[in-house]
Amino acid sequence: MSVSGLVEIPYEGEFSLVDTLKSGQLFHWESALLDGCAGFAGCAGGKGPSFITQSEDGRVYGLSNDETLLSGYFGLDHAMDSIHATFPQGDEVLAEAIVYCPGIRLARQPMWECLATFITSSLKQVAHIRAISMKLRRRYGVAHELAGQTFYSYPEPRALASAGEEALRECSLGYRAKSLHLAAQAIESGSFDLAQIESEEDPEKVMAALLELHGVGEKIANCVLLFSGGFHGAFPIDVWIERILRENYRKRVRGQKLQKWAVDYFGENAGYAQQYLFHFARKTL
DNA sequence: AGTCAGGCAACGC
DNA sequence: GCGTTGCCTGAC
Repeated sequence: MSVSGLVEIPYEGEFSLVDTLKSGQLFHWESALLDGCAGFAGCAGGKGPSFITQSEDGRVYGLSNDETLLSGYFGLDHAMDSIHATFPQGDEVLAEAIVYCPGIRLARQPMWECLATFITSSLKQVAHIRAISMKLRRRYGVAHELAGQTFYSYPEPRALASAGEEALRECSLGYRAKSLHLAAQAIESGSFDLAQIESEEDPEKVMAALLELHGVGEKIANCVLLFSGGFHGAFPIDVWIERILRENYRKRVRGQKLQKWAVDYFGENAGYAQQYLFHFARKTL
């Protein structure tokens, strides 16, 4: 890499930047050109934009005003070998799913933008979740320049709380506007202590707190635990996961029973298994 | 035109 | 506790 400012980010095991960006965890990274080098750029939390790229030989290079941000954000610090070692042995479905997309990583995002984005995700397809995220960022976030392009941070709770539900509806949110606005208000008013929950180490306490929010159920709460809290044992069950558990694992139960079975069966890194299976399901079912 | 999509809350039993 | 139903919107 000859581009000035880019720093190589080391990692072990498989990693695919493109697959991870397409994996339905992150919705706002955009193609970008930095000194002629093609990659992706986006803002994480209230920070200015970062740039990341992966070369043909797999090496990852990043540019960020926060040195350690990208490694943690894209899960490049995960020890994949030991994670895979915790999976159920002899599970051929999971093994095939891993071969299908071995480079997916669990990202770790700031909690507010993760929570807010998944509140807006209900009954939506990836492309639309992305469109909503971009509209909200453009309208209520903070603009930053990088390589002649403008990137927007995710709006702070205060910005969405003061915008009001009706204004949020204009961002194609539909009935989700109410939930997003209420969540922003709860954080802004202090009735939902985001900082305290972000530092909470007991996933069950985080789950209980999240479920208090209007518009947040089991699925969205588990997404926040997994994609932001760093709780890799969380196992969000959406229609695709339910489908593959039903068709490939012959599970006929649903809801809490299915949830409990999956967490017990896939183990402490059930969330990683979920990511592999999710992509496999979307391709094959 | 009707259906459906990466859920949730409210309601009925 | 279970299973239904309505909900905004855009894509097909």
